[in-house]
Amino acid sequence: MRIGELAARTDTPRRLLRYYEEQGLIVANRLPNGYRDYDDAYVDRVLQIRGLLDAGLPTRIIKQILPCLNKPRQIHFDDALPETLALLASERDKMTARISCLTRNRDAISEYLEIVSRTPASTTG
Amino acid sequence: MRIGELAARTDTPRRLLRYYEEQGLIVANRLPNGYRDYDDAYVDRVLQIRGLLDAGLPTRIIKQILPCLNKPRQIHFDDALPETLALLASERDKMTARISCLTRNRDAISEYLEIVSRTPASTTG
DNA sequence: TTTGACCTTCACATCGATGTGAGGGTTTCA
DNA sequence: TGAAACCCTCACATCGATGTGAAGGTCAAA
Repeated sequence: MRIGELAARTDTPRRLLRYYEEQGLIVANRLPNGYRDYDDAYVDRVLQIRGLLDAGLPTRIIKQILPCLNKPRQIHFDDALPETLALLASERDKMTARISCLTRNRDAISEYLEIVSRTPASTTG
Repeated sequence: MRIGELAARTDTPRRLLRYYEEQGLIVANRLPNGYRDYDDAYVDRVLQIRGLLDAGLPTRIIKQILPCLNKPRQIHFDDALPETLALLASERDKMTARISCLTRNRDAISEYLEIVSRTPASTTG
């Protein structure tokens, strides 16, 4: 598919798809006329990138962790340099911290909403 | 405590503490000489703000959800406007989405690291 | 009383993610 | 052939979070 379809299917501006490519997060084949050509798998990949960006990870980090995500059973040992492994472990820990922070605060919001919804409405304000 | 101590105890640049105040996330008392004066409770509050920022929430949203986090049992009905409740519910859902995205990817990283760590090192590279 | 370590406000700079549009080529369809 | 809807690169703009420093006030200790 071309960039317009990928943009539509991932609800992502074309501008950002080109930006992600510039940052090395995705690579596009080129049609004879120079247009970008994407495999269906890029839909999930782009959604994953957007999810991670939305969760606070910068493209620089996403680029490092993406290679190990979809092929955990088929390891490229080129990626398994000690520095890379240390970075992965560090990012895993940061993600755990984010998860607990988000969980804690989300649960507090839920509790708040729960209480409010159980409280009878006041007509006087 | 003054801003320097709060900065040290939260590992946060003073600049950012002033920025959070400018954004309405925290409010500082003032000493007679104009210096900011913080209660001990601000340590946790600032850490919470930083955690949420790191998890992708903008200050504008943090400002909206903070009031309901630490007093879920003592509701200010001023805060409980229908629009506010809708925003809270929406943000709660976004946080749930972030949590599942982070969990999924973190677990993939863990699995990758697990496999790598079980693989005997090669001496030839 | 001066030095140093605080604090104040203000303002400009940077950085990453994103918006916007110019200028131009390609393909399709009427 | 020409209009519409794609695509390309390039570049400047914006926005939020953060860095940095100037210019100056306060306070404690030598």
